[in-house]
Formats: sequence, C-alpha cells, structure tokens
Amino acid sequence: MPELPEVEVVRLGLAPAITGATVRSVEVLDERSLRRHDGPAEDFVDRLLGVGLLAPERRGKFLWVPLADAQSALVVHLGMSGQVLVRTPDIEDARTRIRLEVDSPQHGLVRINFVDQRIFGSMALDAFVPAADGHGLVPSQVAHIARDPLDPLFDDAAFVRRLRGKATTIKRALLDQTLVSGIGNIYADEALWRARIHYDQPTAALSAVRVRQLLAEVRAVFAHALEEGGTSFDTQYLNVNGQSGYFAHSLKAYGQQGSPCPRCGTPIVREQFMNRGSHFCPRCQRVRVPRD
DNA sequence: AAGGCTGCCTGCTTGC
DNA sequence: TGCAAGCAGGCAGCCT
Repeated sequence: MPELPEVEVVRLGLAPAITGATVRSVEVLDERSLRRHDGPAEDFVDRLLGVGLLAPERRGKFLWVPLADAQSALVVHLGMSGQVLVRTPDIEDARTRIRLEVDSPQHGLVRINFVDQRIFGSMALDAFVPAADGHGLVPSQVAHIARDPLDPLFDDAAFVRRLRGKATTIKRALLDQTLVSGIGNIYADEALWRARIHYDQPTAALSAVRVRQLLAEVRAVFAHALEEGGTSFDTQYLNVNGQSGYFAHSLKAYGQQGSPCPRCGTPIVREQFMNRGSHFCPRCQRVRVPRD
C-alpha cells in the first residue's frame, strides 16, 4: 500500500519526465478516478490540455503537479493500489484509468498511465490555498493534511505537544493525517515495533522523550524503505517504471504474525484494530500505564 | 473531541 | 467444483 516512501519514489521518478513538459493529450478512461475532481471529465481535460507542468511536490501521501500558472495543481492520490507509470507512447497498461501524454523537454513525447486496480486513488485539478501554518501554498484538498516527518518545516516540538495532549492511543494518532502525515498501516506497525511501543498505548502516558524516539524511528524506517524503493506486495505498488520495491523483505512486524520477533524470538501477534491488522511483539511492546 | 461506522472498489483467499 | 463471503485498507463524511 502506498505510504510516504512509495509516494516519494513515484515523485522522484516522475520529476525528470514531466517537469517543464506541456500536456498534449488527456484521456479519462474511467471517471471514477476523478471522484475528487470538482467538475465533469470534460472540465478536467479542457483545463489540462496545452498547459505547462512544474516540478511535482508531495506532502504525506498526497502528490501534486503545479500547473504553469501556479494557481492550481494536478493532485494525485494513489489510494490503495494506484500507480503512475511513465511510458513511451506505444505502451498500454491494464487498468489504466487516466492517460496523459506530455511533451517533455528531456524525453520528448511521454505517456503517463494512471493505473488503479481498486480505484481508491484519484486525480483532480485543485486550486492552491495558503498552507495551514502560513508557509507556502498547497492544493485545497491537502490543506488539512499535516506536514510529514521528512518535511524540513515539520515541527517536532509541536508534534510532541499535540500528541501528548490528545486523549487517544498511539497508533490511532500515527494514522491521523492531520497530526502527522505519510504514515499508513505498514509503517505505523514497523515504527512502533522499532520503538517498542504497543499500538494501544495511550499517548498521554508517553514521555516526551519516548515520543521523540518514536518520531526518530518513523524517520529511520522511512529512510530505509526509500533506499529499498518502497514496499511492494505482488504488484500492488510499483515505481514509475513498473518495478517493485524491496522493502517488503525488511519488514519486522507487518505481516509477520507467527514468525519470531527479530529482537526476542517471541512470535509476532496480529490483532484487529481500527478495521485493520495490527502486528506487534507481545513481549517487546506492552501497554504501560504510569502509576499515579 | 473522540471514535465508530459506512461507502468507495477489485481481486485474491477461504469456507461451505 | 463453484459460488459467496471474507479480507486487504486510505480517506471523506456522517453520526453519536
């Protein structure tokens, strides 16, 4: 499932192909992929045709390509199974929902196939609005999304303060994209395993030091996953060249139920939580409630 | 404020 | 064997 590292791999692959390019054709093959576009497919097509594209940006799991007027952007969310494939104009991909062809200064005519098996992802044209913290502009659909831990303007101290002030539990908080963005089910479980924190640990009972350790583990697992090209299960996630990432081989907790914890050998347990699986080591990761 | 729940989706796996 | 249910889960929106 695409989370921050996977979306960043896509952004990095997309940048050289489309930065400075001009849109030559747009085909909407499945209008359901425009669920988040405010207007009909014709509007999406008309507003993109002939337009110049700037360098792609990302916040959390949201990716966007600013249009040359700098007033609006093509916003891409991969959802559960979205792929952005950069192809030569003769290449077809199964389950392509939207296809763009752009004239690239570096690569000539390039075909962009937006493929999405389950159609939880989307493309949309969206106007820029000021970011919530006053620094820069983001598409309006992204305005409520917090900065991610790889963002230079991510405010560690504010995050620690907000997290500890909430009446909630830690995994719920990690998945809350308005608190910190980019973390999904896989990297939440991995970061919690690395930090030895149970998913249902109340945030108010975590010390500031522990929260900072957890944040460091989130960054570490993101960095490691980025180096490996992201996490791929079968072909659910691919980079812009259609290749799998290798981080699935490095997972310590997610999907490892029944296998020994790499730290202590206790079998990893999987429990239902928030309508998803939570994977953890019952020995290394225990709920700790402070005595009062 | 917090959190439970639904709808949006397809394809693979499991169970009868 | 064949079909149906279960499962995977990010996000918006609704409700309590």
